[in-house]
Amino acid sequence: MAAVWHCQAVTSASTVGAVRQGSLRELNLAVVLRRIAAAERPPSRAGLAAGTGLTRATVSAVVDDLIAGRLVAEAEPAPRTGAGRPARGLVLAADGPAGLGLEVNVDYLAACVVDLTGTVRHHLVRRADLRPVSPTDALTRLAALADEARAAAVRDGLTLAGAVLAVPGLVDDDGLVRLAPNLGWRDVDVPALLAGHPLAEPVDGVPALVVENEANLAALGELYAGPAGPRSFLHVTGEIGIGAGIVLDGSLYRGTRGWSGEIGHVPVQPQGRPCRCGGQGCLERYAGQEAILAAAGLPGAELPADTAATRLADLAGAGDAATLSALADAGTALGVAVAGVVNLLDLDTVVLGGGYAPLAPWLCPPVVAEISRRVLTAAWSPVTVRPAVLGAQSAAVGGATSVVRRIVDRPTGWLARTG
Amino acid sequence: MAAVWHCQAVTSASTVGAVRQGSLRELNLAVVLRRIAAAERPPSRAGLAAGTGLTRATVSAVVDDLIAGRLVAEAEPAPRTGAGRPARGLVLAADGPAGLGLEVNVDYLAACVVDLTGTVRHHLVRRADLRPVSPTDALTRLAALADEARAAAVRDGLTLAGAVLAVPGLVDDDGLVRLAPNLGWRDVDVPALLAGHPLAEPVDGVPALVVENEANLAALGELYAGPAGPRSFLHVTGEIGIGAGIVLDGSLYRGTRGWSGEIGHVPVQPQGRPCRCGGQGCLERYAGQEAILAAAGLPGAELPADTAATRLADLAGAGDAATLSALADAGTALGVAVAGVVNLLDLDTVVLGGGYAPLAPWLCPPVVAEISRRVLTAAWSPVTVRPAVLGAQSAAVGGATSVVRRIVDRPTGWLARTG
DNA sequence: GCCATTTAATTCAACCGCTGAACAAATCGC
DNA sequence: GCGATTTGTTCAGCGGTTGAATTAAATGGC
Repeated sequence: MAAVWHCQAVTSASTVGAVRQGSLRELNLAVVLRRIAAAERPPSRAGLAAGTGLTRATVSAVVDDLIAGRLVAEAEPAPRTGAGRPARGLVLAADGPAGLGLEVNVDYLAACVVDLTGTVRHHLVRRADLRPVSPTDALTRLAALADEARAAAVRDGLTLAGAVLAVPGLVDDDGLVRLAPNLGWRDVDVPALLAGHPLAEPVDGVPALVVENEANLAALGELYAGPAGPRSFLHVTGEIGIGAGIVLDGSLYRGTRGWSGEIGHVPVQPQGRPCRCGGQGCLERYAGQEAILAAAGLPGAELPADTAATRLADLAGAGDAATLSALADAGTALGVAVAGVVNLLDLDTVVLGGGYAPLAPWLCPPVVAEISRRVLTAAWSPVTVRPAVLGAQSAAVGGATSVVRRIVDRPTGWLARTG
Repeated sequence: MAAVWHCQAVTSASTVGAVRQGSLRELNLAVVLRRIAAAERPPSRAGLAAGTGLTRATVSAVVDDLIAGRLVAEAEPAPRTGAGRPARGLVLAADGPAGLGLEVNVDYLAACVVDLTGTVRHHLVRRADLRPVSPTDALTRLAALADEARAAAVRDGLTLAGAVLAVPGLVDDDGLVRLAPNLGWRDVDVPALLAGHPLAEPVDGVPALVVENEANLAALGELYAGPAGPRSFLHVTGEIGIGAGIVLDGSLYRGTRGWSGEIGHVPVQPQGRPCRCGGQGCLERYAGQEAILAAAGLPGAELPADTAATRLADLAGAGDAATLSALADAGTALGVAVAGVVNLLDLDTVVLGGGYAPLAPWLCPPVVAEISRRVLTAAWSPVTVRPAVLGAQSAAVGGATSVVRRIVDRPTGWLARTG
């Protein structure tokens, strides 16, 4: 009764398209590149051959293609192993393609550049309250910031291979922001408003800019920052609203329309406080930033999100009773909602991100308590609740990283471009 | 800003293993076979070539292999199209491999045989209250039923390619039933108890029997019974407990340990009725069979699940006030829980299965009402709530079908066996 | 210091499976 | 019956992997 078979036995396999002659090389380029990206230390061609099951001859040929395409480079400090000819270590190229991550949020604009190795090469942030600013003006400012980031990347010899814009709201497949409540946006057509800017011009038929929900990208950032391999977790970001990014078996689950992760309106008190969504007792009314601040006796409805979180963390650290009680209540409400998700999706990890990250020392215990109480399977395998490793603006980093991860997953597009 | 890129842009690609020389043929066998399986009417070799992008020559060679392996047959009534040489239609072979689906439930044992085309060729059901029966005895009776089904399959010229056992409980990867509360099972090692029976003997290193949760298999059955192509839905089965199977992008999501779908203990009333799980106000206490029966003023705690459901449907159809009120309340509770799931996963369909299916006329309206009230995105794209198309014992059918679907998805294993 | 040993990477003929075009087969319309 | 049309097969050609032989570059024992 092998477990090996089980995990794939019952699930329907993914639909792979037709495999033509050239697909062979295409697939092996991806296999080898992914392996180089996932390796702990720079692997040798021989090691890759042993690991993938391909011949050393094939690996050599594939690696030659990758080096010619500036995706891979040979590491100088060759790893010594003992006798024999020393291996030449292979690493992802740090001077090849890079991803541009952008973010529009309530109180800041951000742009960052991430190279193929996942290193954040540049990170620009402009603080400003964008609620009173029109979408057009906000995007104009964002475009200027993007130009700055692009210039910095070019100075480093990097080539931008794509851009992703993080928005705190519901985004359509064509880049239309349906609704971003905390930003005051409704039906904002980002590509149209950016018309004329290089960001909006497709390259080789591929859109240069992808617009995506902030919580999804933050979860992706967390996925990439963690260890390689398939993992499943829920990434909860607490700002003014509460969003969740869902990673299942190592890939982001976006939902049928990309609108997954709306956890803020899970009812935690069906007969409870009315919510602006029309429902009652929604999580947001108990664990949202405003609710926590109010319960802690702080005014700060106008506080920037991260300021509010640090303020609360300071107070809690100092032992302020009202704050501690507010955080305990918020944690319990969050725990009720998260326990439902864990029961439903059988996750082994919950990550607290965004404004929750600095508050994790006080939020984790009640969340864990609710999970232990409500999750039947927690008795057999514990659920880890931990703060996010990425700090603020993790969505921009996640978006930028997704661009380069896409190249690692399907290098052919990039290789075709540079001939 | 093409939508095409978007849907895969941000998600991490699936990990494909190394692609060796022979993998090309292996992959194309799967591509062509899947295409034949998914086609509305028997496709021709030329049509397959046009659809897959492969050459007619390649398709011919691949189809020859498939016919030699008894997976595909030529359909007699050649589909006429007009001028030109008539095409020879290709269909899945009805006399090749078949899957055996088994089910142990509270009040029946079931076994069914499904051939490659998805047709249920045999379906045996033994009604009996299995709660007082020991796991050993239950599995012995099941083995006898399986032998009967196998004999019937052999008489039809079918070859059983695998078996799946559906159990209403939590199953480990190695076939250990951790907990099946309504059956009274705890830590039942199914493979060990079946030792000696052909079911427990691995063939070619692949386990002959896979044990899986009933709700997951019912959802798979619903997936296979519906139209082809990736779909995402939640399949809720209401029996004594409430389980859910989650299908995302056309494949079953099993969770990190295969324990996904525990929706029965989502809190719908946090300060509400205590539950045997230790929590409070769980869905099961409001929309479970016992709760509905009690609210309708019926005694029948000992009623078999399907009997109870039909009884309730009869009463509701006759206009019994208590029953209508009980169903409305249960529907509302179910709607609260389901709305949370739809918000979280952005699903476009919810299927009511098991005991809920006959009650759908009365349950759907309150469920839809709660979804409209609580799902923000429902304004842009409606959520369909509908009863399951498969009737009772859908888990056994789903399990049996998963065996043959696996062959369609990866035909190489089967082809290697028959030389 | 020299040489056997060991491991890494490359080269090259052989081979597998897809490609594209030419060809044979079978039916319809006139 | 004959051309038009579409299906299916055959076959030389080719891209890409395979496996063995070869070269490259280090370590370690004497």
